[in-house]
Parts: sequence; C-alpha cells; structure tokens
Amino acid sequence: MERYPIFAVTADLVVLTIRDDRLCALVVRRGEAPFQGEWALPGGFVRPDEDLDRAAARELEEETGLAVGTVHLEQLRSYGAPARDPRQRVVTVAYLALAPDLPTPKAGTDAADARWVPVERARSLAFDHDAILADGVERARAKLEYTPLATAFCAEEFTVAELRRVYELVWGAELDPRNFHRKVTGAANLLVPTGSTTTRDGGRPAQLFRRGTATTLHPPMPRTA
Amino acid sequence: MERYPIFAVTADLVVLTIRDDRLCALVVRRGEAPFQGEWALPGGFVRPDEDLDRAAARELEEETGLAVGTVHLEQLRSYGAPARDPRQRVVTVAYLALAPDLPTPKAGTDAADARWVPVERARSLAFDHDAILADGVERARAKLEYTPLATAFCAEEFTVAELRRVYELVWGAELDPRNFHRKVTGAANLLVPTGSTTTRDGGRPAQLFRRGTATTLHPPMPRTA
DNA sequence: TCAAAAGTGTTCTTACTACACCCATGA
DNA sequence: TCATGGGTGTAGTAAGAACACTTTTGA
Repeated sequence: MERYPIFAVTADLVVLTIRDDRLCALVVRRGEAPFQGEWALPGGFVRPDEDLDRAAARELEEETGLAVGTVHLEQLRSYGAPARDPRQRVVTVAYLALAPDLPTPKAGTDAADARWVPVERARSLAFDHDAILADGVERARAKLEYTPLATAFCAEEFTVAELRRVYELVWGAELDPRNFHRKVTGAANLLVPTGSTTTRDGGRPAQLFRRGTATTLHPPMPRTA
Repeated sequence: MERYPIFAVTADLVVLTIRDDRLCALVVRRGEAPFQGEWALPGGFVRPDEDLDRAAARELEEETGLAVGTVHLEQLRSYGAPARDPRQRVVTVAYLALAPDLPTPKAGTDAADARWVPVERARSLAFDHDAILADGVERARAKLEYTPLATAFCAEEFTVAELRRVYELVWGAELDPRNFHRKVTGAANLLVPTGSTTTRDGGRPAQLFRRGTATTLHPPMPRTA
C-alpha cells in the first residue's frame, strides 16, 4: 500500500514592480527541460529542510539578487494539477512579491535570461504560470484597496503623487490627485513625513514620506473603475 | 544530487458550520500515529493522480458523508514547516469549507471519532492545526464583509433574520435588524424571494429567500466591531 | 390583547465626488 | 512670467447609524 504518495514541491514567484509607467512581472527563460528556452515565473524546488516562506525568499534572492528585507513577500496559493509538470507530480506554492523599481536582474542558476515584462504582455508562460501570474496580479489589485500595500512599490521615500501613480498603473484608472492626497494624508499611520521635499516630479516641491505602521487602510481606497 | 526532494502532500479541512448559535469547526480524533487519540482537523493524503481541489472534496465527503455540492469549498493556504509532521516532510494544502447545520458526522476511515466544537474551544489540536483553524476562521470573517458567503451557512431557503444571525455569530457583534434588512434586500442579485413565508423564527411571518447569483457584495457589509 | 419579530420611514452624520482656487518651484 | 504639479476649501451626494413606528403572526 502506498501510504505516502511522492510529490515534489516548488516555490514559484510572481514578482511585480512598476517600471516605465507599467506594472511589470519578472520572467525567466528556462535553461533546462522541461520547457527549455521558454519563459516562466522564477522559482525552484523547496529544499528538504526548508520552510516554504524561506524557500520563496531564497529563490527571490537568487533570481533578483535582491535583499529580501526591502520586498513585500506573501503566499499566494498552491497549484497541484496532476499533469502540470510533465516530469512528475509537482505541487507549487506560489508567492507574490512586490518591489520598488529594481535593476534588471541577472540570470540565475536555472535561468538563461531574466527580464521584466508588462503583465499584459506576459503570455504563454511555461507550466500553468499564466494562471498563477493572473492570480497574483488580481491579488495585488485587490489588496491595494484595503491595505497600505501600494507603498511596497515605492522607494523608501516617496511623494503622494508617486503613490498615486502606483494605484493608477496597477488599477488602470485615473484618480483625482486632490482627493487622493487628502485621503492618504488623512489615513492614520499610513504615511510618516520625513520633513524634506523634492521637486523630482516637477512643479511645486512635494513632501517626502516613508511607510507608516498601518496594516489596513481605513476607510479603504475607493475603486471606481 | 537530490534533484527532486521528496515530500508528501495532504489536504486538510477547516469545516465550519453554525450549530446551537455558535460557530463550530469539525474536528476528528486521530485513529493512527502520529498524535493518535488527539484531536485534529479532518484531512488526508492527496492521491498520486488527484487534483488538490478534488482531494479536498473527497476528504470532506469521507469525513462528513456530505454531498459536496451543498458546501462552499475554497483553498485557504499551504503550510510546510519542516518539522510540522514528525514522520517525514509533509506539506499540507488547507481548505476552508462552510456548510449549513449538518448532522453529527460519522467517524471515517482514519478517524476514531468526529464532532463539532465551538471554534473558541478548539485548542491544542495536532500538528499545526490550531494555526490553520485560526486562519480559516479569520478568512471566513473577512469574506463575510464583501461576499455573499454568509449564505453558505444557511439552509437552501432562509429568512433575512437567519442570515443576520450568521453575521452576528461569526463576527461576534450585534447588527441592527432594520438596517441589515434594508441592506441585504437592496443588494443586487444577493437574495431571490421564494414567494413563501415562515413563522419558524416567531413573530410576524418572514419572507423566505434563496441565494442569488451575486459573487460580491456592493456595497460591503459594514463591520463595526 | 399582548409579546415578538418583520419590515418601513426619517433624521443625522460620515465620507466620497467634483471642481474652484491658491501655492511654490524651475525654466 | 508662465507652465507644472502640490495642496486646500467647499458644495453636493451617497450611504451608514440610530431609532420611531407600523404590520402580522402565535399564544
């Protein structure tokens, strides 16, 4: 009797950032079979003595060369259709990572190439990665409404307008700059003013902020479109 | 080189229902090692050629004897700490199931006993099941706000007051019956009147409704407490 | 006729929308 | 001085909170 059926477990990553005014995902070109030469989400096998979160963080670091501390990382969901990997039975635990604009990543161990692509142009990825990417984008869109997650796309110090651009690009909808400003500056513990200003966005100098300690957004950001 | 580390994968279930005016979870007494004789969430190994969702549905049916069609079932998240199962490396994909009041379940294959316990009294479960149960309850609470999920706890035909009781018991907060009534009867496609009434809740006869086709609740149910 | 629960109407307040308007900088 | 974006004020509107009040049954 087969008491404990044998599986492999991978951690795959939906890594999102905003680049050139577009919501982009990190994809890698596979250096090995199966799907050799095709584009896929970064990821890899969970090691025998490694926690799932730890595996995701390690893969992220390997594929992006990024210090994990500056990136938001959360579990997305798991995918385990019997034939999703032609080699053998593989269950993947997908993670969602959100990062500020990063340098173009270096190719990693298993990846022949790596690049950022606008999410709407990422199609025909290997395995079931199209569906995983779509779920990740959907999760990110939903969480902007009621969490301070949008700040994860911003550099450490950012202006209200930069934060607003995140919402507009992720949601694909315009927001009124004046109402947005009132809303986010009024939300408790969302933004901490640094005291300094910048003119990098043009026009009148804008205050610089850091992320505050808020974990939810009360009231939520209204999503018209 | 160990290319594909070996894991076992289980599907564990957080099955919630409302019984005797309490939010209750299904727990089973383990008939086998490890944790033999202790209480745990129902679940079991995913079979070699079985999809994760299918495995969860099968386990639910085996443990509750319930036709899966009448139960809401969704993936919760995965848990894979290296030492969570003393036998070997096991990753569990947890599912959340919500059901109307069910008969007390029969003991299943691996379970010596099975019963409903109020969620606040379910403590010291085997493995990491305390944390999984807590995550499941939290997910259910959150989803009542912006989805029609509360109807999953109701029988096929139900009154507005019965639906309100669901909210009050899951959230542990009182809601104004009059505002609640206006709210749910006003929401598009949430409730379909059957045309008949009942006096089973006492007082003036109440209209009976079925679930409508709505998948989200607009505007969301305000959660004061 | 009374208790109990269903269901409606009304007032008050909060928070979103839309937009007029002023402010502070670089070119 | 003018274009550009930062930021404030304010009127109108949608929706939640609180609660008075009427309706329809069983006992």
